[in-house]
Amino acid sequence: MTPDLHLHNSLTRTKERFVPIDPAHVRMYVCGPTVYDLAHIGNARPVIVFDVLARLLRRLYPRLTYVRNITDVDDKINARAAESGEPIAAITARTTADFHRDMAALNALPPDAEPRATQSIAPMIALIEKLIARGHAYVAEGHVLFSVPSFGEYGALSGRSPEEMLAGARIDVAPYKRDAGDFVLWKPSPPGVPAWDSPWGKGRPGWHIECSAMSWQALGEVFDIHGGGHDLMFPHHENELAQSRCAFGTPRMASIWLHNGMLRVEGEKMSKSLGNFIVLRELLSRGAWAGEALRVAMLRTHYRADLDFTWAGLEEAKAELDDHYSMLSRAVPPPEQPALQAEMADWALAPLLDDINTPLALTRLRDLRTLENVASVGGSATAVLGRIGRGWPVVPGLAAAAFREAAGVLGLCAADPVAWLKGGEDTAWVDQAIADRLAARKARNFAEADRIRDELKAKGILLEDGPQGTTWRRA
RNA sequence: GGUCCGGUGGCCGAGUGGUCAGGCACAGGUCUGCAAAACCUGCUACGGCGGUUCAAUUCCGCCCCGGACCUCCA
Repeated sequence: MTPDLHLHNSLTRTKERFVPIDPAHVRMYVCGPTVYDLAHIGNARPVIVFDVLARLLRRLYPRLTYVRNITDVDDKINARAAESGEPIAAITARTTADFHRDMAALNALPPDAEPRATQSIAPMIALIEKLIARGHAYVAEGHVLFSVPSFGEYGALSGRSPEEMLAGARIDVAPYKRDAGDFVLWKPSPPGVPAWDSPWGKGRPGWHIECSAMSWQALGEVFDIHGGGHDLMFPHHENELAQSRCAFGTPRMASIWLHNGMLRVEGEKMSKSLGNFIVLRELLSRGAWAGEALRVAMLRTHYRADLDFTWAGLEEAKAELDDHYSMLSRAVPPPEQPALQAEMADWALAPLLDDINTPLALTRLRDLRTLENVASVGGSATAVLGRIGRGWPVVPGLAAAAFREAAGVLGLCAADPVAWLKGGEDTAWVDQAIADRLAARKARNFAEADRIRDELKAKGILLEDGPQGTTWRRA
C-alpha cells in the first residue's frame, strides 16, 4: 500500500499530506484517561479511532511508536479518595486495570508505551525549569505559572486570541496571575493531597504539563501526530503546545493534530445530569458481541464528526457483524493469488488514506463480502463489480481473504466466526434437536420438523438449511 | 456574547459542478417441503432564499435549525 496518507490537521484546519519526520519511525501521542472511575463510551471513541490509525500506520510504515498516557494525578482522583476513603494508589491501580480490560474488549491494541504522570514528575520539573529559564514561566505565591503573553502564537491551535478567550470566560482570575490567561504549571498541595519535592516547594503538577513531559520522554521534543478528543483542543492541547514549544524553542510540537468528535446519546448530550451516561462496562455486559459492535457503530461515523450513539445503532452494528461472520464461517481457504488479494484489500482500505474515512471503508468491506457470497453461495457479481469498476475473478475464498486482511486494519472480524455465531457455549443439545428435525424431514413429517425449528427459535437459535446440511446461529 | 463545526431519501451515512454511493427498514423476485441465508430488482434525497454558471446537493452570500468549545470533560 502506498503511504499516501492525508489527515485533517486541526492546527491548519486543512487536510494535509502526512509526511513523517522520520519515515523509518513514525511517532504518535494520544491523550489517555484520568483514572478515577470506570470508562464511559465517550472514552472509547478516541481509543478506537486512534487504534485504527495506529494499525494503518503500521501497515504503511516500518515502525510506529504509539504512546498513550495514564493520568494518575488529578483533583478528581483526590476527591474520589477523600469521599470513599480508598487510598489514591488503589483507586488509580484498579481503574487502570479496568480501563485495560475494557479497551481489550473493544479489540483495541495496547499502545507501545503507556507512561504515567506520577512516574514522570522529574521530567515535568525539568520542563518547568526550562520554561522559567527561557522567560516563559514565573513563580508566584508557591505556584509556577506559564506566561501566555510570552508566546506570541498562543491560541493558534484552537483558533482564538487570548482576548477572545477571556471575553466570555466564566472563570475567576487568581490574583497572583500576571495575566488572566496564564495557567498553572506547578501548584502547592494542601494537606492530604499528593505532593512531590520541587524547587518551588512541595506540590503537584498542573494538568497540562504532564503530557508535554511524557510525550517528550517517549517521543522527543517534536513528533508526528498528537491526538485526542475535540474537547481537549482548548485549553489542554493549546497549553501543551505552548509549553513544549517554548521549553524547546521548536517551531512546532507535533506535525499534525487530530481531534475526534464528541458523543451524544439518543440525540442528547451525554451527561450525568441527564442520566444518559453510558458506562462502557455496562454496555459490554450485554454480551460478548457488544465490544466489537460498539467499534463498528463508532467507525460508521467519520471520526471528526459528532457521533450520536443509539441502542438501535448498536443492534444494527451487531447485525452487520453477524453477516460478516456468516460469510467468513463458510469461506474456504483462499487461492494462491496474493497480488490480487492485496489489491482487493488495498481497495477496501484506500478510504482510510483520505483522513481515515472509516464509513467508506466499511462500505467497501461489505462489497468484498458480497463478492465472497456470490462466489461461495451463488448469485451474480456483475452488479457489484460494475458499480465499483473492477474486473476481479469470482473465486471462492479470494474476497474473504481480502476481507480478513482489510478488516484487520479496522480491528474487526478477528474472532472465530463459529464462536461468534454460536456464542461459544456447550450446545450439543442443539445438534441433537437438528438431528431429530432431520429425521422428521426425511419422514416428510414437516409439521414435526417445523415444531422443532420453532422451539429452537424461541430459544434464540436460528436454523439455516443449506446444500451441506443444516447450520445454526444465535439470533 | 465570542470562536468553530454541521444540516443528504423512513433511519444511519459517504461523496461529487453535469452518468451510481452503500447499509438498515420496506416491497417484489430467484432458491427452498416451508423458512432462513445468499443473490437480483424497486424505493432516487441533498434545510430555506438569492447569486455565479450552459449546468449546483456540490462554489458564494444571507437566513433558519442543530451541535461543540470558551481554564483542568475523550
